[in-house]
Amino acid sequence: MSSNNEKEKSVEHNLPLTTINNLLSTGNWVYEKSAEQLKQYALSVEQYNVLLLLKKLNGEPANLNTIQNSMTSKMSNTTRLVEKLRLKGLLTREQSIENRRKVEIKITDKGLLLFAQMESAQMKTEKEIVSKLTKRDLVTLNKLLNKLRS
Amino acid sequence: MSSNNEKEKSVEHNLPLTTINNLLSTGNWVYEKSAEQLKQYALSVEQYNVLLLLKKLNGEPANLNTIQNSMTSKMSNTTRLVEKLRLKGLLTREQSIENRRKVEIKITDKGLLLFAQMESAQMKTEKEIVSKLTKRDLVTLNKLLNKLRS
DNA sequence: CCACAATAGTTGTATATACAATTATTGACC
DNA sequence: GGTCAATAATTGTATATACAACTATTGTGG
Repeated sequence: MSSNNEKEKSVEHNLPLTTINNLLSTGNWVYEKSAEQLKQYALSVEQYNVLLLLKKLNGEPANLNTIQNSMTSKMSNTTRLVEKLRLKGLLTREQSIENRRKVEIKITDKGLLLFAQMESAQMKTEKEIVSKLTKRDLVTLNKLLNKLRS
Repeated sequence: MSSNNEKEKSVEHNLPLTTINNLLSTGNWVYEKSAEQLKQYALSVEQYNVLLLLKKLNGEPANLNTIQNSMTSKMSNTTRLVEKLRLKGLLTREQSIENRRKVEIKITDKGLLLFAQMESAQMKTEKEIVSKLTKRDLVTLNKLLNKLRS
């Protein structure tokens, strides 16, 4: 009949809040693990994701809008993000001929080379991050996360 | 068997990476929902969490270190976070008498009042965020998230 | 064809954050 | 007791981000 026990119990029983906090800190935890791994290549998580998208396009150019839609950050920041990658020589940015409001962004050979160098370490880190869960767990987790946001 | 392979290939089937991206975007999604709700009270998610911790302490003071440990942000930012809340009159900050390196941070009546005003809207938002999941889903989700970071 | 709305992206500004260096105080130990 | 390490918090700086205002270009209805 201790008030301490009651307090702890009532806190633990707020399932929505517990889940929200858990999602926030897990997201943060994953972000930090990823950021840590990318640090040695002087890339932020956001920069990495832009490059990954461009690489997936296989030489086809993307415009800013496409990049922005594949990310969480705002358009204004995507402009600056891309500019930073351009200064590093990892991508090119040209005004589109058909529609001069658009820009065409392509990954460079240097960008592709960087990816090739990162690949194995990157995959190792990805596996490590989820290493505590079984394949079955991962499938369940993804289902639940998708259901949450559906 | 071969058709299964084709199916797996057509969808992105890198389970670790898929899960990582899913965790990142879900964390972001939850953060934005929370931020949106708190905006009307001119509080950031981080500021809200500081106040919540202080309220839980029930008048007992916390020092910066305690607050920092309960959060993801760095010490240097916690200093400025607390200062902003102090300027709003939501908490007080005094040098500790026993150990003058420490500061004692307490929620004010104004802070408690704000919490009282926010409470029902806050709980409603929390429930809404997880509304797509059943109680059973939530329990499973929390277990998996805890296991991931264990 | 002209006015004006829509699209695509950029820039300004205030705020937020990370990281490192710094201040102030206390603890420890020879 | 004096030196030095450890603790607690703050400040400086560079970078990141959100939000709003802005430029440039293209599309469209009268």
